[in-house]
Amino acid sequence: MKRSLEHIQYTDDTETLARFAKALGHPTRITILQYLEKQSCCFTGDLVDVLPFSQSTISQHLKELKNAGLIQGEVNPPKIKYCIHQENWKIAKRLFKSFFE
Amino acid sequence: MKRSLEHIQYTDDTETLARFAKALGHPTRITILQYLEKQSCCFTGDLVDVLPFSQSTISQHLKELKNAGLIQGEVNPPKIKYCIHQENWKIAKRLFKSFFE
DNA sequence: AAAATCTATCGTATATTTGCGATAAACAAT
DNA sequence: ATTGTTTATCGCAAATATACGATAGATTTT
Repeated sequence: MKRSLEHIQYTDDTETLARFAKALGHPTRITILQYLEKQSCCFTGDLVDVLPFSQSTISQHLKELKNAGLIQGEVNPPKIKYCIHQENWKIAKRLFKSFFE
Repeated sequence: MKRSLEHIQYTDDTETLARFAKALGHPTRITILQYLEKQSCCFTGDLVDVLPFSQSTISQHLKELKNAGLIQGEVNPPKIKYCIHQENWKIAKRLFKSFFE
C-alpha cells in the first residue's frame, strides 16, 4: 500500500475511537463482549463451547479484543479468565457517546 | 476461508451493530462523519480538500459509509451532496448505547 | 514421571481492505 | 459540439483479517 503522506495526524480521540470500533466490527467479537457483560468474566473454553468456531479462531478474536484494550485476561492456571477492561470500557463508552452526541 | 458451519446466526442487532462498527473502524471515516456532523452536509470535493488522500480513496470511504447506511448522497449536479443518514444514525446511536449499557 | 487439560501460537489458504492512478460517466457552461 | 467540472469505478499492488488444523507450552492430576 502506498501512502501519499508519511503519516496523517488524526486526533488521539479519533484514533482511539476507530481502534475500538474496528475491534467491535465483527459479530463474533460483539457476541463475546455481550457474553462478558452478562457473565462478568469467562474462560476461553466457555466461549469455544458457545460459539461455532474452532478454539484457535476464538483465541484469535480474544487476542484482538485484548490488543484493542477492551478485555483483559488473568492467568488462573490452567485456565485464563477474561474480563472486560473496565477502565478502557468507560473510555470507549464515553468516546462513542460523544461521537453520536 | 473455510467455515465450519454454513452460517452462524447472530441476532439482527448484533449483525447490525457489527456492520456499523466496522464502518467506523477507520480514522478517515470517523473524521468524515465528524465533519458531516458539524457541516450537516458536504460535497466529495470538500473532503478531498481537507483530507490528505486521493479523490478515489475518499470516494471509496464514502461508498463504504453509504453501504453501511451511515450516510446518504443526493445528486446535485454536477456535485453530490452527502449527509448523515439521520434514521440509521439514530439506530446506530441506540445500538451502541444499549451495547455499552 | 506420565497423562490430561487448557490456551496461545505457527503455518497456511483465502477474502477483504486500503491506497493509488487512470479512466469513464454525468452534467454544465461555453 | 466541445470543454470543464465533479465524482464513481476499474485495475492493480500491498497489507490486513479471518478461518482452520497442528503443535507447543504451562499447569494439574494421576
